[in-house]
Formats: sequence, C-alpha cells, structure tokens
Amino acid sequence: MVSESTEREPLDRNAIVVRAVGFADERGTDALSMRKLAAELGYEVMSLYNHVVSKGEVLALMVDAVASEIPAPNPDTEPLVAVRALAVATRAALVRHPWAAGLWLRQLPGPARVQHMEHLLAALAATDMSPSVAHLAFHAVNNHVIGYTLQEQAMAYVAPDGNADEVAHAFLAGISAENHPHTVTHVQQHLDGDTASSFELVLDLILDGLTRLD
Amino acid sequence: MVSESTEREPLDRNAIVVRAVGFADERGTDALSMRKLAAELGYEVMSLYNHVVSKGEVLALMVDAVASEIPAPNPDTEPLVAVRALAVATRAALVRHPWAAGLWLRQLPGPARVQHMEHLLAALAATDMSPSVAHLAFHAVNNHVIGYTLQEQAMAYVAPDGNADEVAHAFLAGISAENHPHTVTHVQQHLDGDTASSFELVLDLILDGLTRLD
DNA sequence: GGTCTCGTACGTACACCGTACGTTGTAGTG
DNA sequence: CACTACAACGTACGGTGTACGTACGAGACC
Repeated sequence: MVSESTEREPLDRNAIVVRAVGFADERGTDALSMRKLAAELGYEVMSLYNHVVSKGEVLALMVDAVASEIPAPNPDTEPLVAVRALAVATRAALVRHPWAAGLWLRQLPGPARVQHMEHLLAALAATDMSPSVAHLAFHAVNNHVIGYTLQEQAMAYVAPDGNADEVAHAFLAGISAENHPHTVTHVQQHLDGDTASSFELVLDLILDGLTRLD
Repeated sequence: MVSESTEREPLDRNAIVVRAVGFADERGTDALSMRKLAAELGYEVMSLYNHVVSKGEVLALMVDAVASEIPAPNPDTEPLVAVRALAVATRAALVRHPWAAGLWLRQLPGPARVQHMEHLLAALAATDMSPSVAHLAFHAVNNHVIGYTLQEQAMAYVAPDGNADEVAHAFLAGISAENHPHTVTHVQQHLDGDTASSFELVLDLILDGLTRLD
C-alpha cells in the first residue's frame, strides 16, 4: 500500500480561517456552520475545536483577516489624504467580503484591526485637527465607511439572488404612490442607478466639515 | 366549575409582536426564540404560527413596531429642522430598543418604516437642496443615525453586562502602548467619557455640508 | 527494543433551534 | 343536532454549537 496520503492539508487555525472566509464569500455567514466548514476542509466537526475555541472565535478571526487586507497608508502622503485613502481601502475590503461589515462591529478588535485603528488615528493626529475633533473624526469616518457599506449591502441581503430590481419593483408595488410620493421617486432613482460614487462624495463632505470644525 | 378562564390574553399578531419587543429589550434578539416567546405568552410554540408565517416575519414586525414609535415631524417646522428632529427621534427609538439598529437594515421596510421614509424624504425635498443632493442626504442621514447607534451599541454587545469599562481595560491590557499609542489614548478618552453629544455634532456637520453642496 | 506522553482526529451525545404536519377541541352557524 | 372553521396543541425532523470520551500516531526517554 503506497501511502495513506490524503490531499487534505493539515489543519490549523489559519487553514480554518482562510476556508471560512472563502465559504462566507460564496454563501454568506448565515449558511456557515462548523459542520459544513469541517466538511469543506475534509475533516469532522470536532477536529476544528482542537485549533479554535468556539465558532465565535472563528468569526472574530475572519473579521481580523479582512482587516489585515487593508494596506497601511503610505507614510509620505499628506495626513488628510491618508485618512481618505484608508477609508476608501477599508470600504474596498468590506465590499470584497460582503459579510464582513455586519460582523465588524460585533467583535472585539483583533491584532490586524488594532493596526488599522492605529493607522487611522495616527493619520488623524497628524492633521490640523484638535485632539477632541480627531477623536470625533475617527468615529465619524468609521461610521460612514461601515454604515454606508452596510446599507448598500442590506439590499443585496434582502434580495440574495441577483434580483434586487425585482425586489425593488415588488416593494414599489406594495406602497401607494399618492400616500408616499417621495418614497416612490426615491426608489425609482435607485432603479435608474444614478447613485454611483456617493460614498466618496459624502466622505469628502464629512472630512471637509471636520477640518472646518476648528 | 366556574369557567376555564386563563389570565392569558388571546393570541394575535399584535400580542406576539408586543411581547417579542419586550423580550428583546430585556434579553436581546439572540436569546429570542419562538419557543421562549410562546412560553412568555402562555402558549405552545406552534400556536404562534397560526398568526405569523415565520420567525423572520416576527423580526420584521418588531422593526416596524419600533419605526412606528418615531413621531412625525410637526408640519409647521422649517424643513431642515424637521430633518434634524427626525434624525434625533429615530436615534432615540433605536436607543430605546438596542436590538433594533442591527435588524433595521436586514428587513424590507414595513408600513411604519415607509411612513418614516416618506417623512424624511418630504422634509428633505422641502429644503433648498437639489433633488440629487436630497437623495444623497437621505442616505447620509440614515447612515449616520444607524451607523452611529450601531457602533455605540457594539461596545454594549461585546460587554453584555454593565462591565463595558472592564472590557475596555482588558482590551487596553492586550495591546502594546509603544506600538499603538494612538489607540491607547483613544480608548482612554472613551473611559474618561468625554464623548457625549458627538452624535448631534456630527449630524449638524453633515447637514451643514449637504446644504453647502449646492 | 519497549514504554510513556501528548496532541490531533474522531464519534457519540445533548440541548436547543425553526417549523412541517396531523390531531384535537371549541365556538359559531344552519 | 350536525357541520364547519379555525385556534391550539403534540409530535417529529433535520439542523445547530459543542462537551466529553476514545483512538491513534509521533516523538522522547529508558
């Protein structure tokens, strides 16, 4: 007998997390269970628990893996530009992993996210903002990035297939145009798709307002 | 035998939702199960399904119940003031029901939330903003309200008891002050609690920036 | 060689979950 | 009285996270 070689890779924290991220990218975190994850890796459920203390830890590690994808700002760039770049890069990571925004807030920051915080806070401290405004700015920027992405993806969540337009039309059909005229036109604006780069627009608006604060 | 009177109230959609909201206020939506909900109402699980099609519907109705608590703006107030008042009132409702912000985005708007949308959109349309800026403003304001509340309550979620400070201290102990000086001081600013009214501050900043847009 | 330790993988088992489905009891109508 | 309609119930199924006990293979010592 040649060898009992199996093509499964040895199990460790990293392999588990990488596979979990891939799984969630494809099928979402709702569908992610420890059993399915183990099956994908070619192991049985309980083997995972030799490397990971709970499902909650897996989720926390997943979020940190996403955070680790966010590049550090170039140290030579102007502080405000660095803040902007960080916000855009963070959003990009959250878009790449649509499940991450919803988990982001429910986990204590891990090492990669602490790094990310440090980068943003350092960039803000290097601007002209007063310390208290910089503190405010950290939350304002984070809010915008996470909230905006969350809101955008909420529609995808409600319409898990590609049928977002279909859901929007069904929604429109359910409300009366005479009682809710503004709502109807708002949804129609979405269907016309003229809402592309508003993320960066509002981001700049917020940054601008913050620098103006004092 | 006098009567088979039981002090339980008759079961209907409304009774279920009211109890579910109360339950979630006390113990969170994670702990909410159909069985526990039925037990609280004095019924068995499956009786709920005579009035409600699924747990998902219960959650959707709960969110709409929260939306229905948000008062309509006084029609005489200046449009921008109405927008501000709506944002503040929405936040108040979400603070009253800490589970609601997390659910808000995952549900198709029900009747009460459509009303709420209509109020906000109407107030925005009555300002000097151009239609496309008003569209933007709707999302920017919603983002801020929901994102900010979510972020704030995330800390409470991570520290489900009253021990938020304890968690913050543990978090601080886990990161190195020399590698992450800004993060340390940021968390310390939170522990000193000088971050009270920043919600309205950033809200005004956003509204100000929007009116400035054109 | 033998034996001992230790870590990883595995299988079983438990308490819970949402809910499909079939049965029961009761109130209302002819 | 018979018949209908429907709310309440009980049972059951397939899924979940994970505690716990067992099996086995690799290395460390004698």
